[in-house]
Amino acid sequence: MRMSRAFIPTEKEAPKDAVLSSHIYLARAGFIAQVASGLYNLLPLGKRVLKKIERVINEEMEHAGAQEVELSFVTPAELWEESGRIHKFGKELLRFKDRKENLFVLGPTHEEMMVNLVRNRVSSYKQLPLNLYQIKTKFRDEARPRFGLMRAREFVMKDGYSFHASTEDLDREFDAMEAAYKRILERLGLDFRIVEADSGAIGGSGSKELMVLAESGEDTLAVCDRCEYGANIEAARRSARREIPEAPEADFNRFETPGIKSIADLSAFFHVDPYYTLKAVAKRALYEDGDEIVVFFLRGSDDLQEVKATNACGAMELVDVDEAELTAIGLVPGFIGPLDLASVRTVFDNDVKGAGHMICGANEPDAHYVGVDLSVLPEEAQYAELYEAKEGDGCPVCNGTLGYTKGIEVGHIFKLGTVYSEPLGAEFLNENGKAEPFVMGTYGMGVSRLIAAVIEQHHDDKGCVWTRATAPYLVNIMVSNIKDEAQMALGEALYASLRASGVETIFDDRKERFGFKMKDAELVGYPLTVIIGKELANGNVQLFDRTAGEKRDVAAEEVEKHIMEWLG
RNA sequence: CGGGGUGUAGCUCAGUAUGGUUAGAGUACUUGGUUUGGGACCAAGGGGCCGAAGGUUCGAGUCCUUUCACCCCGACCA
Repeated sequence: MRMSRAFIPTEKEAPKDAVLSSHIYLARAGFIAQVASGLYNLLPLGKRVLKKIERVINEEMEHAGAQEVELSFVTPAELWEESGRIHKFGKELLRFKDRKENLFVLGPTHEEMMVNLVRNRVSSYKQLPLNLYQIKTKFRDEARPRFGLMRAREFVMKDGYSFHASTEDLDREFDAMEAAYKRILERLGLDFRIVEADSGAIGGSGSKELMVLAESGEDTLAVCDRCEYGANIEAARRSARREIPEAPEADFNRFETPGIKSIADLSAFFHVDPYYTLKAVAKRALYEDGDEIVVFFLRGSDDLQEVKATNACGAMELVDVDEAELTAIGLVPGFIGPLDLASVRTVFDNDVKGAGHMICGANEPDAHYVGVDLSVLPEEAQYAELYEAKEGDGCPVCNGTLGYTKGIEVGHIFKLGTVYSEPLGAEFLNENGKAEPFVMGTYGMGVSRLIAAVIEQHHDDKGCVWTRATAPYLVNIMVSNIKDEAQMALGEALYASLRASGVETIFDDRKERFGFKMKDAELVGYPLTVIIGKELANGNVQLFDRTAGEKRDVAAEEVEKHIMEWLG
């Protein structure tokens, strides 16, 4: 491409609403342009990057035996009624009616559509397994789109779905997909981590997220400093405590504790490690039909992980409650304990099962019990994992230590089982001629988000630094002064030659000054820029490596050889 | 959805507390000239329904009401 003819509108100033580096540079360098909240146009450079990422995905999917399809973007609302998700998805689903008043939604993900495609077309175990995927625009009417391509309403996603006759076969495919996803991210040149994750509202198990490590990531990850273990904070586990604080010696007793409401105050009041205090966290659990207040109990040294808590009580979501609401049902805020508790649903963290020497609220104002043995709790008490793993906790798989890091979720794979095939009645006949629902897996990857993730991880104060697999053009031939005939002649010759060799090349033949073109080259982030300038008088040109940020002189007649070596 | 903020030239922003010539700057763009290795300089230009609607006033970018859009914090996010 000749830059004099290219549509690459670079800007000196960032759009005022851009906060993230990737958003700023992608906008300034002319890759994207905002249209409305969460909606972006991809300009020629952006489209090229997208296609390069898509190509890597397609190659790896082909290699893994998956087949590409393309399902319609507009999907009939009836399918969403059938699966029940039209209610669960809520306002994120953009709905509209056609001229015949039929209701449709813009696809935010395509489980229903894919199941619908396969059911009744695949009817025998002999036709399984099957792995179908697409790379397609999705639309989710996000409550708050932000960060440019990172959280847009309209975005491009690769979504794949596999169909199996058994969970064993699903497990095999899941591992194969994990390996394929790993290869894709490696090829794109990203530093990432595969972590355990919550499977979310969609249901299922064996959930893993692919996280590109970046400070600006929206997800917090707990990762081990010794082994491969990593998990989204929502699902992170820890080993048993290495050191148990010395237990306080006290017989069961009731104490007046005026105004002592927080764990910190309680711990100070009794000179006891918070480990031996019982924390009560009350939330209102919202279900599909109705809601209730639930009290979660865990050690004072732990914090409640809301996603775990939500799953533990089977709620759609948990919301905060105020003191008046608690008082109204007979709870005493600040002094809630498990003994003689008013009739309210409770869930206990596994770690307090049978715990002794505990201090907990007495369910009356200004009083606590000490020396409580929680093995007195009734048999039917509900226990679940409620704690949030903290930095410094022990790794659950080795004896390393967990630390926090931030990640950008670019992929999510999980085992669906029959959660869609069953309600949608998608069945096949097994070897015994008996009908069974398909066992399914789903594999998503945010393609447009990956564009942003690459830059979030690869940029400097001058602009984008594309990896080789993602760069819109690999080589930029920059002629410093287009009025210099020798410079221009070499530029033209080199451009023609590289193009003939199939190298993705852009030719900066604009009537601009050296500094202007260099700033542009750095902002856009071409991996290699060939500078044909004043050094040509001495028989030299320069190769500017964007990643290293260094220029080196090479003989003009050998420049192509050097470029080919650089390309590898 | 709760709280806060901003809408003036393609872009980044002054001007709005206290209403008053013809609405400004930088940048970008056009033309001419000088420059030519780190976003050049000089000169001359083009470009605005001051987000929209209504109102107050002799007079509104500025005051009042309504509304729309966009952004930030939070909630939410297969």
